[in-house]
Amino acid sequence: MRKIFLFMDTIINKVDSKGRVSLPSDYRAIVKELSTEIVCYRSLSSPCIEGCLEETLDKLAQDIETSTDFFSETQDNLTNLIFGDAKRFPFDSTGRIVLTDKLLSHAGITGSAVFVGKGRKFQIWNPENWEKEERRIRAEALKNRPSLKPQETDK
Amino acid sequence: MRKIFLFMDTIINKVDSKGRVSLPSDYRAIVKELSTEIVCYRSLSSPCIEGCLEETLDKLAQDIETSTDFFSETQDNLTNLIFGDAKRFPFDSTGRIVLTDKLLSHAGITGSAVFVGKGRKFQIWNPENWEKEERRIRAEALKNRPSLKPQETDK
DNA sequence: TGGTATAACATGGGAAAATATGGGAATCAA
DNA sequence: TTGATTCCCATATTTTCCCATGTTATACCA
Repeated sequence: MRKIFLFMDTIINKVDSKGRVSLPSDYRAIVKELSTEIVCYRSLSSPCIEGCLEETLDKLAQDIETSTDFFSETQDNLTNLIFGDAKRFPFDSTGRIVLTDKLLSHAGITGSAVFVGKGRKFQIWNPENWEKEERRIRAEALKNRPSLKPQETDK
Repeated sequence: MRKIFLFMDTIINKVDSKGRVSLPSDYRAIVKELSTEIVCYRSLSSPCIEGCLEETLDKLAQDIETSTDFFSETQDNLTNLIFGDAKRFPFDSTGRIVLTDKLLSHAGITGSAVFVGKGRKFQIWNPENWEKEERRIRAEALKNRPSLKPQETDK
């Protein structure tokens, strides 16, 4: 049986001049619980930072190893980008991580940042950008509603 | 081996200035029994709060993980929308959860709230809004009576 | 059947604990 | 040394926890 962990919610925190941000306490709880670590990298598809547990990347690596045709060549290349970019972000005793300039500038983050839960992953956005992005996604969602419902999956 | 659990009934409770509401005791019993947690998010289709068990969302996360690939755009949007909005709501020793302003204002809830069972999920409404909604749904059900028969095929 | 005792629940308010965040001191690297 | 990075305090909030009380539901007994 596997332990449940989900990155959820949307939380704004300040980023100080040193690049420090408090990791949402729920996220910290997960990291502690599983005694693992947070890993972040530049999102390939959006102007934001993406994060997940180190385990998640390990799982990705394993999947690539074991299934040859599951991932296309393109995606295999993408994973190279991810692993090349990814870095661990341990948090200090006050619960903060220190984001790098590379990540911050990719996401256009300055004074404050929003953590957006994505289940097994999460993203960190510039607040204004995220606001726009959320509106966009919601609008889109209303069009293709059927596929969205968190329906109680049977079985 | 799956246990039976159903959120049922319609129960009104007060919401105090801190946003605290007593979770209906039947609901609490379910959460304890399955030793899981309540998760709430803004309903996509109605002005109300929707809730379910954390397991339900975890199941969704698993499905997404296994069915779509790591970089899919659809998956991206979907997870942002659902997990970005959802949040765990543990209840204290007196059985209350603390609803957030985001949720309360989405549902237009101030002094009191109604919990409406929906089986695997439940909803939390502003009492007056729910009254209207219930009337509407009942009226609708009467009109479309025939389509409610068991031989319907969309299951 | 009615009435009462008991337990479970809802709810208000305040105390205690956990967070977020600013400002250094200490450590390290080149 | 200089700049950067990590670590540690201090503090203002926010959130959680705990106790007290009124209410409602349930059990039990005469």
